[in-house]
Amino acid sequence: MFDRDHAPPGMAILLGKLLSHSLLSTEDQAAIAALPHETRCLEPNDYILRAGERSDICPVLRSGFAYRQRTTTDGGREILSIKIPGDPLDFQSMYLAAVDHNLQALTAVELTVIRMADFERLVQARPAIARAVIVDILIEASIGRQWLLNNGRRNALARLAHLFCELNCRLSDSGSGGLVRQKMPLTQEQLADVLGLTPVHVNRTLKALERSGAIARDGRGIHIADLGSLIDTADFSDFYLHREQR
Amino acid sequence: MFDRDHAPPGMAILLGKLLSHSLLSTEDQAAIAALPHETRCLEPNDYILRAGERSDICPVLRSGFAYRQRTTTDGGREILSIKIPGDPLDFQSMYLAAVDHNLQALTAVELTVIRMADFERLVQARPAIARAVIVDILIEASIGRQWLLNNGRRNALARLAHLFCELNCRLSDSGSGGLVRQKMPLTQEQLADVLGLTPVHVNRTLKALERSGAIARDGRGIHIADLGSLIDTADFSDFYLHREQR
DNA sequence: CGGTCTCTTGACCTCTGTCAAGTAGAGTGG
DNA sequence: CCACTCTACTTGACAGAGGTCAAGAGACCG
Repeated sequence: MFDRDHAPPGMAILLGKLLSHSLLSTEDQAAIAALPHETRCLEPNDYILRAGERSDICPVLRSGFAYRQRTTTDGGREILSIKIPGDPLDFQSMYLAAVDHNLQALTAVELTVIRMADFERLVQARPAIARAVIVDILIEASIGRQWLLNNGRRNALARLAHLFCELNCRLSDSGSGGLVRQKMPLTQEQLADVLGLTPVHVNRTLKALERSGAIARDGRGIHIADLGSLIDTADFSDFYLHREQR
Repeated sequence: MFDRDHAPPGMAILLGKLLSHSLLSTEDQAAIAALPHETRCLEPNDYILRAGERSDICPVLRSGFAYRQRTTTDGGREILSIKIPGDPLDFQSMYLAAVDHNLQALTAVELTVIRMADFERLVQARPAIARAVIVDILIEASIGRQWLLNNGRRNALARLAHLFCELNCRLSDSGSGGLVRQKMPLTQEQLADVLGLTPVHVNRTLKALERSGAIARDGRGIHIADLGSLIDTADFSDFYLHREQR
């Protein structure tokens, strides 16, 4: 089932992600690799999951970026999580009746989609896989707490720098080279929705970071120019990403 | 093992919390009730868990309030979660090597403390209990996402109102009558640290809420006077608390 | 090459932060 | 019951980070 040649085959990407924080036996790994699944392609801003729905699939991000989002009644939008290639997108629906947020494609994406019932059977039969799922959930929650700290207690410059540092770490760990090579996938409006700012102020702050030499820009592309400087202005530490977890 | 008469005996409080969102068989319930445990009393601001530590206990809040907290290098503090009586305080250490935040008593508290090894044995033997643990983790994460939305996209007045609504819901569900009866347990400084504001501005905003009739104050005590008005100014909906979960 | 979506920029405004001094509860000891 | 003390709460004047509005420029796309 090699649906695209430019993405890892089948379940390899999910396996890689789980192995990055959890130990799985050869049998566990084989069981995951053998899961029936299909590939689905979506356009930017297509919905993967809507708040209030029930879901019976377990989507994994094979390529591209996605985000979780909630809105206020008067139209404010807050991005609650950014998902990068390899990330499982919804273990929650295995345990809760209703989805409590919206999940959308940020860029064009390829999803690997497993039937939740199939995955649930695996989790029930294999404790190590169940454990890996929980670790994944807990790490995402830890990242959420860090965003709460950033948006509550840091100014716009530090928030922006912190987000760049975090994405750089996570992308590096996932083997895609980080933001020194790669360009930031978010538009300024999306950055604003992550950071609780307005697009105008993100624009101003981006210019300040550029002037300081921390980032460089090429047209609409943003990438990291001086990681050390960025880490300093962000007061960044990677402890909350739990990277040392076996 | 009835250590205090003014709190529910033994494990009843944890059991009540888990049953509020999960189904457990009579045997599962008995197994939880039979867990060896002890009671520990702490003073306000005592640490229950420190960032960076490992923990081998599973504390449950029997009475009083507690909070999770992270700080920035330059001294900013953000409260990441508020725990009310009945809440389990740390399932995370069962799955992750290091604690990623500080956990402190907000008021004087009584903790029921279980050895993590004992609890882990239970979770491994009883799938329904394992499931209840995950549901608990997921609901806390959903609350965290709502705080992210509030602090990012609502002004001080709505944030404060929203927090009151949330605590009122959660306290009502836990059977303690909600904030119409009970007084808000947080000081203005602590409210500020939850909401990403300063104590001075919390004070101003509290006065505005009082003028509008939504809350009433008696000395240092705050309680809800007009829940409907509070819900309106907060744009509050309880969907994110997953109360309908069996 | 026209259309559309992002990004830029400037002027102005306001919400929230800062500083600093004073007041009032709540607890403690006499 | 009254000092005394420690917090927590209040209040006002002022400052500044970030929001709002609006117009124009630049990218990317078919």
